[in-house]
Amino acid sequence: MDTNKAKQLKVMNQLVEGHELTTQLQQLVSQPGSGLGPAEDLVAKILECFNNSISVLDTFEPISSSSSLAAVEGSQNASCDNDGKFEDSGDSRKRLGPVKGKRGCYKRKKRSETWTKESTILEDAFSWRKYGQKEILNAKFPRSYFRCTHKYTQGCKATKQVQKVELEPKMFSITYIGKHTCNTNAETPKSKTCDHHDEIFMDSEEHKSPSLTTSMKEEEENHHHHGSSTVNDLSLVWPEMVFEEDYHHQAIYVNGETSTSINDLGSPNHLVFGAGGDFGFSENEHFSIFSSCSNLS
DNA sequence: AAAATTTGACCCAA
DNA sequence: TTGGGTCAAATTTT
Repeated sequence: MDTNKAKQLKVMNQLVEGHELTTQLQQLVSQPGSGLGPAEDLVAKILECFNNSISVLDTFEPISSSSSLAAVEGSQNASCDNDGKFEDSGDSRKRLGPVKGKRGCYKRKKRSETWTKESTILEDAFSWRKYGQKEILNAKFPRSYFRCTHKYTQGCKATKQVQKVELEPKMFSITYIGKHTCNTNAETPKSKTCDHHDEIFMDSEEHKSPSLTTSMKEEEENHHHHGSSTVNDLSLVWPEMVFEEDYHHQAIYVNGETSTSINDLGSPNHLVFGAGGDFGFSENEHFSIFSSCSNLS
């Protein structure tokens, strides 16, 4: 009935979507090695346009945008004060005594930009470290939690959540929360193409049962497979995943992932999606990427 | 030995 | 109280 409102909402949604997409583009463009310096400025301007438009609309009527841009209130940065480092107070905090001191200092409220995309590709230009996995109610697949590898070295607050899409098991829903503040000048080492093959994984429709991961792990060992490190990446998100068939797609760089994406998948068992950020700091990390590559050849 | 992952406990918001 | 996000000890991998 309220056509005006409906239209307004539509416009808003479109703007928000445009904003999201632009943000994604910005991330891509800002990746080193892309040689898209001037494009960055343009993207920044486009983003500003969206921002302005949105804010104008917003002042008219605070539409409770149901969009995914809904700046998530809440957040990490909670490491309670300290730069995120755990100061071993004497002994490590055992879980036995409820050591009520440290835990729980993190607040889940703050606003940080989030956006979601679906892709068959898990890696991106950043290096992530998995810090958790959860079974989600009514979801067939668990959700994995990652934080920027440089959270502690550079205080980068970016995190992402990855979950397999039920209807499209080959697809992953990847939600990015917060922007990277770390140095991500990692020029993607294109020369180092780890030539591994396709992504292989099978959608184990396994009914989840407790202790599933463990048993699956064993099963995986039985399969006795080496070679594709991609599998390792995937199994990071879905440990129960066992690969058997070759998956032939590969070129679906959703949302224009960098052309190097697939190849970069050659990470070892680590969670180093893509060529991790700038190597200004932890060289070990990208070193491991390469070493894995050479191992393959 | 160091770094990364696994996984159940812990915490907070709804 | 419950679901989901995070922590951190134990374990695995490099």
